[in-house]
Amino acid sequence: MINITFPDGSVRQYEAGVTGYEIAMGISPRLAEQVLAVQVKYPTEPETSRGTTIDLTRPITEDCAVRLLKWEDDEAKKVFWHSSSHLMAEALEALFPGVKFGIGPAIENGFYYDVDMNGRTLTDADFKAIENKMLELARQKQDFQRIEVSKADAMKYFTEKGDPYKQELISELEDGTITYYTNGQFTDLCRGPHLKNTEVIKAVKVLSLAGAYWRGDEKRQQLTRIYGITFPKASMLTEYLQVLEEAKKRDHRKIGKDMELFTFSQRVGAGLPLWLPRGAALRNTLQAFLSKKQAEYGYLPVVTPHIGGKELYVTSGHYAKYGKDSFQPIHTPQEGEEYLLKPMNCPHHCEIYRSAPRSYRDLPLRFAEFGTVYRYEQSGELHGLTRVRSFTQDDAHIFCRPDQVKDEFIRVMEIIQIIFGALKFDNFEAQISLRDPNDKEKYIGSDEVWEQAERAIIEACEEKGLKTTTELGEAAFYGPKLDFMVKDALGRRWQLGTIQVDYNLPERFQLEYVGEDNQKHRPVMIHRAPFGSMERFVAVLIEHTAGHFPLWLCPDQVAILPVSEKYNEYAKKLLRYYDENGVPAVIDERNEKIGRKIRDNELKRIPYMLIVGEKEQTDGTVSFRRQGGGEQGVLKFEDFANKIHEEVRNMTEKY
RNA sequence: GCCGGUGUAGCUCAGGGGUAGAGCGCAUCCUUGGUAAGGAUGAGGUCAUGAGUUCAAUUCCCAUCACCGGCUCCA
Repeated sequence: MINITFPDGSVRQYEAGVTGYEIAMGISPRLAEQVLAVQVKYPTEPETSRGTTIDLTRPITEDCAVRLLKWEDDEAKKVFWHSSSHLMAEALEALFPGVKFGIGPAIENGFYYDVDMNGRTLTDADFKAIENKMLELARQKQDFQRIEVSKADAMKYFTEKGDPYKQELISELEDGTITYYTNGQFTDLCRGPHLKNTEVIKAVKVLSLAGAYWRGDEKRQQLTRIYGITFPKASMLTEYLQVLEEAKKRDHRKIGKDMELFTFSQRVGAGLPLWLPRGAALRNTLQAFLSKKQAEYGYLPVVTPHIGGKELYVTSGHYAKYGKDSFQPIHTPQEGEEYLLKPMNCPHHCEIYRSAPRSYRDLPLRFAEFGTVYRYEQSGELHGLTRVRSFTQDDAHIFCRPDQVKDEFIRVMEIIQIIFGALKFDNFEAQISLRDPNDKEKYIGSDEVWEQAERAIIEACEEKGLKTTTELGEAAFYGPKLDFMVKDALGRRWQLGTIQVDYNLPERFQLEYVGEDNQKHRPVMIHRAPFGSMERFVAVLIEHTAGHFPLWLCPDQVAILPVSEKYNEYAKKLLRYYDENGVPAVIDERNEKIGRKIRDNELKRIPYMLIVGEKEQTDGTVSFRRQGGGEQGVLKFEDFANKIHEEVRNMTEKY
C-alpha cells in the first residue's frame, strides 16, 4: 500500500501501482470524466517544485502528493494540446501519406506541428480537411498508449518509416529513456504525458501556416509549421475565436489608422513611419512628460546629427559587427568620405563626453536625447510601429564612476517606474539578462567587470523590490541589462524600457576622467531608454488602452458640438478660448442633429463632449458629457477649462 | 531573408476574360434640431506596379513592391 496526499492535505491509502484515473474514479466517476492528467510530487522533491505531470494511466508506485488536473489547470491544457498535436499528425499522415514529422509541442494557446510535406505545398484551403479528419479520428476514442523502447528499436522504426527528423532526435537521446506514444495508426517519439483518450477533444481549429526552420536554424531545412487549437467543448472554441476577433480590434495598426495617429507610404519606404498631426501631438506630450522628469533627475539634453563618419563606428566596434548587415554607407560626391546612418546614439554621446576633460567631480554626466536612429531590419520582420527601420529612442547615456553604477541604476529604475505608473502599465515583466556562463567568449570585457555589473543590477532590483526573471545568455555582447517587457493585444511580448551597463564603449573611445588621486580613470557607461522607442511605446500604449488614452495624452481632449448651426459662432468662440488656454479641442460643425454628432464623437474616443445650444450661449456655459459616461453637468466655459487643467495635473504631477 | 496568405473608392469589403459595385465617410441641398444613426442628391477608382498569354486582362500566368500570420534576426 502507498499513501497519497491530496491538495487539501488529506491522505488516503491505495494499492501500489494505482493510476490517476483509478484515483479519480474512486472519488467520483464524474470527476474521472473531467480529469485530463495527474501531477505527482514525491517527498524527495524540493519545496519549490510543482511536481511532474504524468498520464492518467501511469501506475503510481510510491508515496506522493497528487493533484488531479482538469481543463482549468494550465498543465492540463498543455497535455490536452500536446495530445491534439499528435492527433493532427495522425490526420496529416492519413491525408498526405509520406509526410515527415519534426516536433509538435503545445504552446501558450494551442499547439503546432512542424512537418515536411514531401514537396507538397499546404495552403489554408487544406485546413477544413485536416480539421474534419481530426474530429473523425478523435471520435474513434483512440487510447494514447505509452511504450518504452530501446534506442536501437526506435532508430530502426523511424529509419524504416523514412523520417530523418525523428532519427536525428533519437540519436541525441540516451538509451533507456526513450518512449513512444501511439494513438490509432500514428506512433510518435515522445516523452509525454498525454490524454487517456482522444474522445475529450471535441472542437478543432487549424489556425495558420508558417515556415519554420528545422531546430530553429536558418541554414537547415525549412519545415511547414501548422498551428492549431482544440477544446473539450465547441462553445469554448467559439469563445476563443471571439476573443481573437476582439484582440484584433485593439491592434495598434488599425486604431492608429482610425484615430489618424500615423501612416506608412510605399514611396517613403517599408518600416518608415509617418506621424500624423494627432500622433505627433501624442508623442510630443509623452516626450515633454519624460523631459520634465529627466530634468528633475539631472539629465542634460544634447542634440546630435543623424549620420556619423565611418570611423566613429569602426571605433565603437559596430562597423565590424553590423556593417554588412545594415544600411550601407553614404558617400560624399567629391571627397569620397563615408557616412553611416546612425543606428544608435551612444557613439555620438561618447564624443560629447570626450569634448572636454572630465573630473570625478563632474560625474555622473547624463546626456539625454530623443535620438532618431536607422536600422536595417529584414523585410519580413517589419511590424506596424513595433518593428520599424527608423525610430526615435528616448535615449540617454550616463557616464559615472564604477562605485556610482548601482545608485545610477536605481535612479533610472525610478524614472521607469514613474513612467509606467503614470500610464497604468502594471502588467509588465522585468527581465535581467546576464551572460551565458558557458560561453564567455561571446562577450567583451573581463570577468571581474561583468560580475560587478551583474551584481549591481541584481542588487538594484532587490532594493527597489522589483519582481524579475533572469535569463542567462540574453545579455548584450558588451554588458548585462535589465529590460521591461509588455504584452500586446495578441499576447506577443515586446521589449520597451531598457537599462544596459556598458564597459566596452568607454574603453573603445578611451574615455577618461581625473580622479581624486589625480590619476586617469575610465568611466562606466549606462545606456537607458524608459520608453525604449517612441514608436514601440505608442504602439503598446494603443493596444493597452484600445485607443482610450488618459486625458492628458489625448490629441483632442474635447469635442464641441453645437445643437444647430445657429450656435456655430458660439462654438467657434469656445474653440478659440480653449486653443489659447491649452485645452486641445475640435468642433463638429456638420449639419447634423445633436444625437448624431454625439454618436459619431463617442466613437472617436474623444474624452469630453460639450453640447452648446441656446441656453449655453445665453449663459456662457457648456453642457458636458464624458465619453462612455453620458451627461455630467453644466459649467461656465472658463470653469470647464480649469476642470480639464486640474484633471491633467492630477494625472501627471503626483508622479 | 525564408514559408503561407492578401492587395478593388478615404474606410470596411463584394465581384469577376468584354474597361466596376455596396455600406460607411465626404460634398451640396432640405431640415435648425437638446444628449448614441433625419431625408434627398452628388463627387470619388490606371482594380498595388511591370511584363506576358489573349481579338480583349482589373480578372489568368510570371516578376516586383507593400501589407498580414509565423520562422530566423533584433546594436
